[in-house]
Amino acid sequence: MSDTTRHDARSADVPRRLRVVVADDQAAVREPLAAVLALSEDIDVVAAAADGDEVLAAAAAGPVDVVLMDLRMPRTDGIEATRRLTEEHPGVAVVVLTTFADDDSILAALSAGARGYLTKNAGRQDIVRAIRAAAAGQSVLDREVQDRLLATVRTRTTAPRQSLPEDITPREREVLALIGQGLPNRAIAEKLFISEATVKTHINNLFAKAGIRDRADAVRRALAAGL
Amino acid sequence: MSDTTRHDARSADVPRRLRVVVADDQAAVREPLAAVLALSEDIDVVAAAADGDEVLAAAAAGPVDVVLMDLRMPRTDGIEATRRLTEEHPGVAVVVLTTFADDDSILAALSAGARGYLTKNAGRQDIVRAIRAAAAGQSVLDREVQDRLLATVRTRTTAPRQSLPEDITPREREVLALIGQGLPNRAIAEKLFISEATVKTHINNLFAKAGIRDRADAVRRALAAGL
DNA sequence: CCGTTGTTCCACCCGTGGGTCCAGGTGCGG
DNA sequence: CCGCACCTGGACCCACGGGTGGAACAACGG
Repeated sequence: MSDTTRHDARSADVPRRLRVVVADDQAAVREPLAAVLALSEDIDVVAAAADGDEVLAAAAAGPVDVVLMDLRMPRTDGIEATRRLTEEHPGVAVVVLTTFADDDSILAALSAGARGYLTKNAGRQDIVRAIRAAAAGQSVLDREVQDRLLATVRTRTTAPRQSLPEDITPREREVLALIGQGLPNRAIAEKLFISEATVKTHINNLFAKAGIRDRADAVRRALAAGL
Repeated sequence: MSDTTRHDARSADVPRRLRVVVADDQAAVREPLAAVLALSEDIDVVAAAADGDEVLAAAAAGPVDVVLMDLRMPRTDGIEATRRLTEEHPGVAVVVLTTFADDDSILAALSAGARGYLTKNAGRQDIVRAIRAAAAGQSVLDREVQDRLLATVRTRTTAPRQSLPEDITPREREVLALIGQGLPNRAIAEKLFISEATVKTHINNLFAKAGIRDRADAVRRALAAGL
């Protein structure tokens, strides 16, 4: 890994200045922010936008590397603006800077294509670093943002894939899978080319082994087991 | 990237040098990496580790700000080392640097407490930036890593949240939630302090509106709707 | 003021589900 | 060869689920 090689096509090897657009509806936030960013010698604040439409206009007008995007903005909000930006101008990296760090906002912004998510207690260095990272194809998240993002993943991903005892026969597992798809016994019987009586037998054995009470309970277990 | 323009923090607020540990089992990777990092004047490579145990030993020996961690290492691997590090030394930030960017590795590393995840085609500037971000409490992910992380979130979180028509009354939704928990009608009736007949009515209306056939089908829909 | 919507309840019917008991056929390993 | 596990099937019973129709009451809004 040499420090000269870069898989990222558009980035320059010369210290090119990053063209940044600052988007926030409050001038009291937008102006000082733009001024502070301009202090960094590798950052050019090429535009300041008060809503999503102005961001899109700025991106259409001239080349932009990074957009520092607020979420709460009139007309077109930050989420929608990010979505359109990443569609129409894939080269533009969006870094979200907002006071809201709830799960929905984070997921929506990142799903829309944002390459960074900072809360407004981030310092100047944090913001500058995120801008540079975004321009280089990386993604910077605030600590709490990453924690939240990860929490939502873990509750949905690591939890399942368990349950179900070991002494369940392949056929029983097969039947359970079909129950999990909501099929009645007759349909299961037809699908497995066996009689409905046999299906019942499998189900009864299955219920006894796995401690399943209902058919409804079976559906839950089947889904939890990933069938 | 040019190494003459080191455009960063050291001027203003943080004159302290970051104490970094480089962990990789291959000396051919570890040594050059440490040497390259030491070129940054705000980085002190205080130790080089060949496995997880050496990382833990280094952290116990003296103050460490950031660990640049490989995942594949003998004895104690990077995941386990990260887990123990963040438990025993919460002040230490771990940045993973590995060739593997599969979902399992990413999730395992981040769940273990890693504050960054880079693949080995990251350049020197990318790594340095990630180290600084991690030390500042931020988290840096490679683009592909963020995409993968987000993909696993979306398939598990945003996808469900759908289905269910709009004309469903609150009471019916409540009943559906209890069906989703596998409760029989009698139990639902007792839980809602209504008669079993009323539960049936709600269920019938519900089924008609939402196009649900079975009780089993209802369980699936309830789970899919996140009830 | 009256229609609509939501919630509550009843009665009736019958199909499916769930439990039980039993039993024949097959393939495997002691 | 004989058990054993598994898949297969049939018979019976009855409780629960699901469908239909009807009805009463409160709250809300045109």
